[in-house]
Amino acid sequence: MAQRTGHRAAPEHTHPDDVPVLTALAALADPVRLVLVRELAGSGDWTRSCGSFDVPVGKAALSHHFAVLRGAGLVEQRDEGPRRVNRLRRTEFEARFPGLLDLVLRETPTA
Amino acid sequence: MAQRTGHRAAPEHTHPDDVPVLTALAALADPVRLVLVRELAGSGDWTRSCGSFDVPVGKAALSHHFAVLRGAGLVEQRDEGPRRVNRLRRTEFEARFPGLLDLVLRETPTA
DNA sequence: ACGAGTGTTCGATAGGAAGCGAACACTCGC
DNA sequence: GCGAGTGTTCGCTTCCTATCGAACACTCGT
Repeated sequence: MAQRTGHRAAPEHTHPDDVPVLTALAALADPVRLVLVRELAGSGDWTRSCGSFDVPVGKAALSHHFAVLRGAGLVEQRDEGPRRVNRLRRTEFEARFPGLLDLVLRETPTA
Repeated sequence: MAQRTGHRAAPEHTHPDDVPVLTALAALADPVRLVLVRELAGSGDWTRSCGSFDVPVGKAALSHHFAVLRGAGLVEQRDEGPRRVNRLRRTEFEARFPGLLDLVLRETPTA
């Protein structure tokens, strides 16, 4: 067989083009997910595993949040060995919702 | 006395500049409020009273939604006789959250 | 000053979303 | 093939929000 790293249940992805505005807004309207998106934006693609984020929630909740982000077309995931690495779908999301991502990233978390 | 139309409890307004992103997103992440904002955008300033919107909710809920929109700096209200008329704070909100309003208005409700 | 019209507030209910802990699934190094 | 590391799923609790009906407040015409 080919070099398939992980024949685990592939994560379901939704392309930004198929995402209603309401879904996108709802996905971003959460403090934890906001942190995820921001940290993700500050890191290179596929460099961050799900567990590597500094958020005050357990694994279960974290997993759920990533599912929401996937469903909103904000994040793409790929299995790499035992861990699941992430990528922010910057350009695709920007094409679908111009300015929205910038808006969220332009904010200081301290505010 | 001056021509004061209404000495009712003046509605509390929040300027968009004082609104956190999260609040703005949360305010827009609701189907009913989305309709309100869109209909409001399609009408002239101060031409629509609260009760004049085609949404499937009662007066109580409606009142609450407008309170949320005010709190997010999206809507300005003024008492005009017995009714409370509204205005979408287009430019102010646009200045604070560039592109966000356009994003919401550019959508077909049918989608 | 009464009554119709319009909004807000109160109290209560129902639904959804976020959170946790525990159990399970998969990958990899030893 | 065991065990540590990593994520997902499940069941349950908790909290927040949307909603309603009813009561109240204000304005205006008659």
